[in-house]
Amino acid sequence: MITTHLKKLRQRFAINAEEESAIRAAVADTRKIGADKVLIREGQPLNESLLLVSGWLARSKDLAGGERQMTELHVTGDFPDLHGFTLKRLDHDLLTLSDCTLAVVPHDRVRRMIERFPRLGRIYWFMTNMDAAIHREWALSLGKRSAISRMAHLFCELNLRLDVVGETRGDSYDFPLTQRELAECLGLTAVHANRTLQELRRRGLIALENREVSLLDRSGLESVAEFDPAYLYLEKRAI
Amino acid sequence: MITTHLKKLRQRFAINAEEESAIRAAVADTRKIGADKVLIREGQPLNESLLLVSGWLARSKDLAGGERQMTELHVTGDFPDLHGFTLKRLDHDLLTLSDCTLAVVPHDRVRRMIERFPRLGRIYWFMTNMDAAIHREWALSLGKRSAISRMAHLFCELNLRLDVVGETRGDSYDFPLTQRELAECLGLTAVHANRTLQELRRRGLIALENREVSLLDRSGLESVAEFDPAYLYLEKRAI
DNA sequence: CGAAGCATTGAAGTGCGTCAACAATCGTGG
DNA sequence: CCACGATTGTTGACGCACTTCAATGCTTCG
Repeated sequence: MITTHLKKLRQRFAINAEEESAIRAAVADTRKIGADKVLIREGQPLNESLLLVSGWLARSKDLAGGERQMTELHVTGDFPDLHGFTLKRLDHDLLTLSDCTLAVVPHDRVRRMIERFPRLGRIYWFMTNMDAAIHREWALSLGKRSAISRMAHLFCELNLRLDVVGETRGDSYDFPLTQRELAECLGLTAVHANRTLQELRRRGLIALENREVSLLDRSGLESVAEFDPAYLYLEKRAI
Repeated sequence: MITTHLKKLRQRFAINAEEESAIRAAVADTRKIGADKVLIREGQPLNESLLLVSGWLARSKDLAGGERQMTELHVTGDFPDLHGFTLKRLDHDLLTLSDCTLAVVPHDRVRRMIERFPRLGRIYWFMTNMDAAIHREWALSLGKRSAISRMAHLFCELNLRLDVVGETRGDSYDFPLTQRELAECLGLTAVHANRTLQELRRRGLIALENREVSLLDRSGLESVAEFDPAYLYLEKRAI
């Protein structure tokens, strides 16, 4: 059930059998939810965190005018809600972008787990710091990259993150977002996201049809994006 | 020396005498550095973290063209480099924006401190998650707010954060950034940051002279910014 | 006192937004 | 299984917020 999550952890850290079973034991329950729902509302009090077993989520913040900015995307194996363990409420909404399966991890179990295994505490702390690193890269995109470079960068990021958890087929992967949702990730309007996407297609860099992305020219795409995966901290490490 | 840092912690959490002395004992050394230096370079291996005793720092990422995007500002009492404890290297540069005094905290001391006081571990985890919350708010600004709203928002954020550590005088505070650096926080050119600043002045919302900002009409400014301080998690809490 | 950085202003260009219409696809109920 | 409304994707015309380039005065500091 949380095998994919363990794959994500093991990309960076050695996890022994004892630690693995502690992680598995932290899961209390499993829950399914449909696409386009608010999974967690900003400000809502939290005493459990949700691990994404399958599907796509987005962190979303909005302005009074109703416009939304996504600040991060989450895929199978991510623990999007983990920082709720310390924050006790979120500063943003968590939205489902597809049908999702979630593992419920009560906060008291997280706490007991990391008290028994302080190393897992540091590992999960690392994981939330990685989310912050992704936020910073998105801030760079939003502040300084052009629309086309921004979009190219997002597709590169997702390709690598999905590859880690075995959710790619070559340089292709499922991509359930509508163009409007894609636009909300990139700080663009849906109209301009559409034109930008067409420009990426015209240049032969990507294909996107039937909710599937293919990176047709990965190095060309990475070069348009100025993509450097260092911020994803993919290398094996001690902690 | 790290009294201001404790003030920041105590805004959110009760810290007892034993915990306080553990924190104080974690500091190995104190270091001074001048303005406009690279304090920590992206990728550099880290085995200690730096606590900002006084001065201003920025997290900065840059593109090949040499343009920079600041992703967060740090002031007296912040622990900007704490996430290096888990990440072991940064995905961005840390720049000094003024003369700074820093307390050096070796990672092995952090580790021993949180093993003796797991609650402090959770508190510092919380602190790095707060940085992520600030990143998300900046992403919203960069993606969806206009230049004037973005700038107003930044001045509101800093006013509150500085107030927590007693570094404001009423609604005024020292602000050492040049207009170019301010522009780099906001994803603008220096020219447009200048014009935006003048518009804020013209509307009677702020004054900025001699490296000091005054919020002349705080509620007007907050309204231009659509400022909601929830993302700063200022309320007292258990953990 | 001189040089370098910083703030300011003007004029002109452009990337992206806005508005509007229509085509294609999807989901749902009959 | 089709009908039909709603959502999504696409295109065009036009507008504007912000950029770019360039010049000038103002600080700051060695």
